[in-house]
Amino acid sequence: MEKQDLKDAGLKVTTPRIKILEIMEQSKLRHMSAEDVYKRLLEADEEIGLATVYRVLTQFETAGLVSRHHFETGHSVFELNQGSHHDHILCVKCGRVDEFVDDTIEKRQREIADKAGYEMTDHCLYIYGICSSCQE
Amino acid sequence: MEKQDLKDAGLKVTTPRIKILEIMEQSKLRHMSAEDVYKRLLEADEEIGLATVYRVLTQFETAGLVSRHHFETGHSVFELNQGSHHDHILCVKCGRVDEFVDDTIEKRQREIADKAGYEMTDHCLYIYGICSSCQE
DNA sequence: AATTAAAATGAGAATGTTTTTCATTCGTGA
DNA sequence: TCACGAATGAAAAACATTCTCATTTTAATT
Ligand SMILES: [Mn+2]
Ligand SMILES: [Mn+2]
Ligand SMILES: [Zn+2]
Ligand SMILES: [Zn+2]
Repeated sequence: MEKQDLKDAGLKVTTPRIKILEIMEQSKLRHMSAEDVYKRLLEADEEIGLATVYRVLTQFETAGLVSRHHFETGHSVFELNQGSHHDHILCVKCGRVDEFVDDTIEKRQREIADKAGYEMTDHCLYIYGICSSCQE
Repeated sequence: MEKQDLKDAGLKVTTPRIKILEIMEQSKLRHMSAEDVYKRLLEADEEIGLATVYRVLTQFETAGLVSRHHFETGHSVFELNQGSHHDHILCVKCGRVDEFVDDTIEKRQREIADKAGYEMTDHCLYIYGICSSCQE
């Protein structure tokens, strides 16, 4: 992610925006809540308010720089839009998140939307389960 | 739904629980928020607290009587578990909710979970789009 | 480099949803 | 009918997110 990406999105290049992008790029966690991002900023001694984190993440979502997910945790999690569309499989015990793409499912979804008379704008598939580590 | 269903679930047969089941059975909306249920109770002159509605819906979920969904609205919606598993297609303009089942997708999901080493416990697929009425 | 208008920010208040607390009431088996 | 544990209602608390507004920053222009 470059400063240019912000400009292209019609957003001014500000410290909070740059730092938030950096945090999300460098994090091991691909899927972070606003609070996660905020904590990392504090750890990095950045003086950025939580309200700004929420504002910026929402702006990034609108600009297509991040995706917002509603896992069953009850709060939003965000992920940088690097790479292409994918769906998620989550461990209900440890919170691990894996990603996958399945062309068969993607195609069937379009057919289902068509049949139901919908113009599909988006979709998300969450598989919940117990990951291999947590099964032992 | 019968009183016996409550007993079978290990729940005492109380007025709030019975009334909430009735409301959900009689509602045109298959998918209701806690607030929706609460409003209907008020309209029916039932003196049931909102806290109780939340408590009871959560108990019903645990007992398998209802399913909880996290649509992109930010709050939980509940649906009576009558009929079998299905997924949802939602209109982002008017909030309409339709249901579908697709065996191909169901099968692929199990295969994906297997391949990823997960023991699947649940899954949900939300297709978002613009319904036929809202396209005009 | 200084000027400036618009946009962005931080702090805290406010909002909306959901959970918790606790005194009181109710349901159920004896 | 009694007794006891479970369930309830009201209010407070918790939590995630958004809003307000005074102050600061950006970026374009002198
Ligand atoms: Mn992802
Ligand atoms: Mn449904
Ligand atoms: Zn796990
Ligand atoms: Zn619609």
